[in-house]
Amino acid sequence: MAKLRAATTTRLDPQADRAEWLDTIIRGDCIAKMEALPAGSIDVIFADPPYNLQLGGDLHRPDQSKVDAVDDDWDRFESFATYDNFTRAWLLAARRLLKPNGTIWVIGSYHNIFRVGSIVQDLGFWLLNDIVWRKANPMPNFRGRRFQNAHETMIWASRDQNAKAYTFNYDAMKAANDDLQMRSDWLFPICSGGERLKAEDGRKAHPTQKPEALLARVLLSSTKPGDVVLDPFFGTGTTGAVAKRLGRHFVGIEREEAYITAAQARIDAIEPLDLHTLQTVGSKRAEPRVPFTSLIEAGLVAPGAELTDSRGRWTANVRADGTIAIGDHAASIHRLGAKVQGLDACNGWTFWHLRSPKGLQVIDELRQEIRDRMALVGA
Amino acid sequence: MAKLRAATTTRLDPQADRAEWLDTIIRGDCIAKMEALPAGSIDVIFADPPYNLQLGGDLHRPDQSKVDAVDDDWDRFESFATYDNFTRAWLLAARRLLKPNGTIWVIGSYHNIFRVGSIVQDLGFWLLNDIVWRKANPMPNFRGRRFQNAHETMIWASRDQNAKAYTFNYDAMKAANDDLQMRSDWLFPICSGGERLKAEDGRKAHPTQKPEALLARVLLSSTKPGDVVLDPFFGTGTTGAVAKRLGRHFVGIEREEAYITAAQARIDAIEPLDLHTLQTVGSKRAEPRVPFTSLIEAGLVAPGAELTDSRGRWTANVRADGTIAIGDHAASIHRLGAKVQGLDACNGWTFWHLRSPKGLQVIDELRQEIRDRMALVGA
DNA sequence: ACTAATGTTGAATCTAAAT
DNA sequence: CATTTAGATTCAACATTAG
Repeated sequence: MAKLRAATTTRLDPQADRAEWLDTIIRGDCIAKMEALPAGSIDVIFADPPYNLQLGGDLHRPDQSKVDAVDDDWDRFESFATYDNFTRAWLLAARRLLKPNGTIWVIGSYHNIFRVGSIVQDLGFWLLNDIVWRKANPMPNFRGRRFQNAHETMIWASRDQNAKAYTFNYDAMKAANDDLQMRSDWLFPICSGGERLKAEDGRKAHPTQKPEALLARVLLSSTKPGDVVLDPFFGTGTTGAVAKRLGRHFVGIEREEAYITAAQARIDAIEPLDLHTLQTVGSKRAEPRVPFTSLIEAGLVAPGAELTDSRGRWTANVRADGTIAIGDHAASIHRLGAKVQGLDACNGWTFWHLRSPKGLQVIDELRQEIRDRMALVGA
Repeated sequence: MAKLRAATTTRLDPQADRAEWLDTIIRGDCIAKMEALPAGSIDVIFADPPYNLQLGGDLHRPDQSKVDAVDDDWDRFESFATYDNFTRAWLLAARRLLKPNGTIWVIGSYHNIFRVGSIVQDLGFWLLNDIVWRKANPMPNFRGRRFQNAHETMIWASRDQNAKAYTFNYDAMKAANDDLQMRSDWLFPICSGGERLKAEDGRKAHPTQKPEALLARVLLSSTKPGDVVLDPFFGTGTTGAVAKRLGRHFVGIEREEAYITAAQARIDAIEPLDLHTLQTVGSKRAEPRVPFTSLIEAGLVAPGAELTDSRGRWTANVRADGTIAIGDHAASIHRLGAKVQGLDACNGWTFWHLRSPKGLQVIDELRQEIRDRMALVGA
């Protein structure tokens, strides 16, 4: 508490009370604790607030195992209005803490991000980008009633419309992206394996731990070494861990003692990188998956076109939805290839051919054509 | 106007006034014209509302009157409120038009999508997915002060939270995507080249023409052939062109005569795909139910026969009434399958097998045999 | 000590028809 | 309306166990 009392006044020299709260985790409600910190003292805020998931009953996988849902108390709100009020309050407190050229990041899903984004705009922040985190390994949709929810959204905003001198390390981002501008869609795996913190009972320490790679790109793009990064929903401290490793200062606010304990131990074990190493952080792209529909969409295969195998034993028709059919039996290129041969599996890409002026052309070549085009535009 | 007057009443037989407005472009303000169409007459709405918010000196109100440069808080708040009111009004009119199991798509960028999404939720729609359109060839960021804005966001929502029977062609999407669930991030090139409509002066006919491939996936995923698709911001008619090609009906609403002229010519030139090409892979849910007793009645399974699971761990006896039993415990194929495994649920069709000369045969194959016979006699 | 097979899990607004 | 029953539904990463 002594620490906090010192921080409640803004008249102190920022350097003088630095040691009081810098690189610490403050326990308590984030709104009250943010109000106790000096105005204009933070360079960048990263916030991962509750998503207000509004889950119904239990969900089971096809093998009947139960999905471990996020049903924690901190994610329960009575109504949209309640959630909006909460969001407005913490965003207002956060804005007060930002330096004039500070920026804020907020991550969310479709459950909450539209409300967050609207309130961010209403409070006078200025949107710079919305960033899509494409999950390399998202949870499937188990009931087949929607598209697989394979991404989350981050909002990046400056404190004011006229704040033009915010930090954006354009060249570092471009260099890290094969000398192409860093796009607004980022591909990262979810946090799992050794990176995922475990409680003593072996279960996950926090239900929604974010991957360090995501935070690393956030901080490398929008902060400079020595900057102060605040995370008002600190959880198990991914923001603090990455900030420390990258030579940035952090401040965390968290209510739950168990999360704080885990976060502190995690951060204590972090060894900061030397400045030289900080210069470069690469990103790799995997060979992109190309759905068969892309060939239709790109005009390389027309709906209604005929596909045959290499020896012309079977002929199938391409349908508008990207399936192919023999008679009334429609399936994917793989399933139908397996079906006609009486096999369990078949690589449709190498099995099916398209008649062209220069003879039969395996559709795998058309897929390569798509990949070449994608590589050209840096997708 | 005569057309519209007929459409203002909901008492008419839907078939009778179909020809009046179906597959036409209605000229006028979308809110007024939507209010003149019969309630509950639309299966799917695709909306590409104006994004032109906060674009420096080029800010326009929804009525297209120009707003002076935004340079203070009051003015900015005023413009958000204006946009919100407009958004609420057209979404309300749109919701009235939807059938109970209808769904709506709205596309936008970070300038407007958060406001749209919040209002969609506030009006009682239920979010199903947010879909990210990743642009294969987005415009670069010229000043190097932000990430390249490489995506747009679509919201997909049902009319009500409890509307569970909306159309989602899960199996077709999966088959078209290499037999993997279709994700929420879609990759398409922007509309350019030959697909991009040109005005007589050679310049683009519409500033934000969407690619047909994007609309094709939207309609193939969430509509059935013959469905009615409304686009209240029709522009140069991408929605109508794709709907016609895919055997769906369209209704377009558009204010600008120049756009309507271009759209009508474009749509007139579209040749619909034949029905065969439009058929999609069948979903299991849509197949007729077959009671287990039908297998006994058809002689495919004899009363007293033994069923086992694939690994022979459990054996049950078939009873004449269509239940199966282990000892004295008789139940349906599903209940008993769940019971022996200690689970809440089980698909008995894929769990139980019958011993046959060529080894174990899953009873789901026998069900397929019944379905094939039913199809033969047109049942 | 390897490889192969099997099991576990992740921010999830996750069914449909018959009674 | 609510309740019951049928029966449809998963991908990638990682960990663990079996061979």
